[in-house]
Amino acid sequence: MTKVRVRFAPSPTGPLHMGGVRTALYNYLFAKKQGGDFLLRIEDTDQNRYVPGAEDYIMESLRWCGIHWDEGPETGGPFGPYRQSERKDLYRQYAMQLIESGKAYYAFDTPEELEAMRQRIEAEKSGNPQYDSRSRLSMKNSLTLSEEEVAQKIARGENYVIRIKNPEDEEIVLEDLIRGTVKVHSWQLDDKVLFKSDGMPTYHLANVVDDYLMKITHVIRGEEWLPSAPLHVLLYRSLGWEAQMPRFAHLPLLLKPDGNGKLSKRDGDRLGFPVFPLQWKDPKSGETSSGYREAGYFPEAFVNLLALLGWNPGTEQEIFSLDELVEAFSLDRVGKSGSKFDPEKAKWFNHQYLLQKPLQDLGRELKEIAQAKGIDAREEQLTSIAGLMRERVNFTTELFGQAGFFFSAPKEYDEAFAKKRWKEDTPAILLDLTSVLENLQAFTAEAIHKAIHTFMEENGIGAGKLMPGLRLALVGSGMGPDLSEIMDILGKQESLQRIRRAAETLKA
RNA sequence: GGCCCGUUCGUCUAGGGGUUAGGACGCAAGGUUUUCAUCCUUGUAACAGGGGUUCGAAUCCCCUACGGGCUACCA
Repeated sequence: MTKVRVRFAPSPTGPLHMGGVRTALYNYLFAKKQGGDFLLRIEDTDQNRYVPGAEDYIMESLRWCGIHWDEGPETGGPFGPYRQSERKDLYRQYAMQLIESGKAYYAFDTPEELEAMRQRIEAEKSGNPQYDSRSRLSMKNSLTLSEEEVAQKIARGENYVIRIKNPEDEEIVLEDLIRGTVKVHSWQLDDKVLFKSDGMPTYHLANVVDDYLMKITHVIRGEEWLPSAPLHVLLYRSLGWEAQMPRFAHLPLLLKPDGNGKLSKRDGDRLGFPVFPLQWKDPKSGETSSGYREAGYFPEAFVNLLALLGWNPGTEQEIFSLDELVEAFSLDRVGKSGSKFDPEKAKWFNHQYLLQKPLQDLGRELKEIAQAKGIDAREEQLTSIAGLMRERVNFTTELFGQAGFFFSAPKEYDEAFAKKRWKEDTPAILLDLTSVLENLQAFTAEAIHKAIHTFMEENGIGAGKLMPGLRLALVGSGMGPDLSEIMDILGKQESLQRIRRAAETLKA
């Protein structure tokens, strides 16, 4: 049995979309589950669309997700280079091989002539408006021109492309691991350009050549490639590599949360969620797109939610570490239909991870955020705050946002809440309480809790009469965690100060 | 337009001839709580439509509808 080898082959034309990350993830999971290799290959055959920084962005994104490749650019490997622009010279010989075996041909048509051909067919309704086994007979190519003319044109340096010569009447059948048998008639197929006039191959040629040379066993890619899969089958056949042809698996698409269609950057902007793993600043427009990392997502949560979009384990487990995903993953549990992305559930996933995280990690993270904000706080204290607050929020960043009262005393008091709960006698009661608290030796949550309840009992005061006012004094609003816990973290001095200040300044 | 792919609660999905069609997110109600949130309990809600095949169809087949993808010297 040959070793499984799969690849993720993005084009560096911009930031990696979360759908792309999912494709990479499924490739990775499949490879690791099978004990195989996962490689990264950069498909940069289109010089016009190259975007500086995109390649680094792709690699950083995958690293952030914990998706590590066994071979790739910079990493290297026995089948390198892993950047198609650096493999440029390889492709020409295969294109020539196809010409020589009569499986491909030269074409000299200008863009205008191509356009004219499409319009003509459209008008005549004589077939598909494409360069195919029928229309190629009326175009300028090595099928219609004499050998001398062709040689002459090439010698003169005229622009030409190399096109595949599709069979006229043949049914191409392929077995997709996700979709089953897919059949297409060759007369529906376009004689796709394999080799461009700029000396670069197109995706179709480069992808087949590289997958063959790199001994790829499974091609797992997005559904948008399904229509050209028969062409690729034909290419393997034409190159004499059919026996080594990889198995195909075409993944369903990630759809926008509302309405229909592919998830796009626009949807993220419109609905307020990131579409990219990492923040991206477009080098041309300077426009910034938000990323999951910057939005406060844990990479584990991001990977987890992505994995469950289109795949499920067949059990009721929803929370998976990357290792668990590897263990559980299989292509036959990948669905056939597109998945709408649900930003709400995405948050829920992060919440689950926030709950699981060791408190020390959260404390450390909070310390960083605090420092960036210029707030001075001990990490130990921040760790306690994290423990107290995390179940109420979805993100570490939010956690900090809702804990502001720990760092500065209330500047104002929630009016509506005060109106309802701050009574004539509240200040007096609170001041009485301060003397009890003042005498506490150990100012711990437990001791405070006890003291408050003893105080209430002894004075015949109900919790509803004391607590809301106390909360208002300490927090400034009617929200937040347990008051004893808050005071514990605040410390005796600060707690008492806040209570006294409220008692003095707040009128019923 | 042509070709290809798809269709189970609002969303992610399980189930693939006989199920009260299951779970999760969301939403709603109730409970707990000094408050908000969490949490717990309960509820809400789906087999696109029509024909077959079959004793029996969400499940198999066909058609229709709808949705999506592709249709470049882009990937």
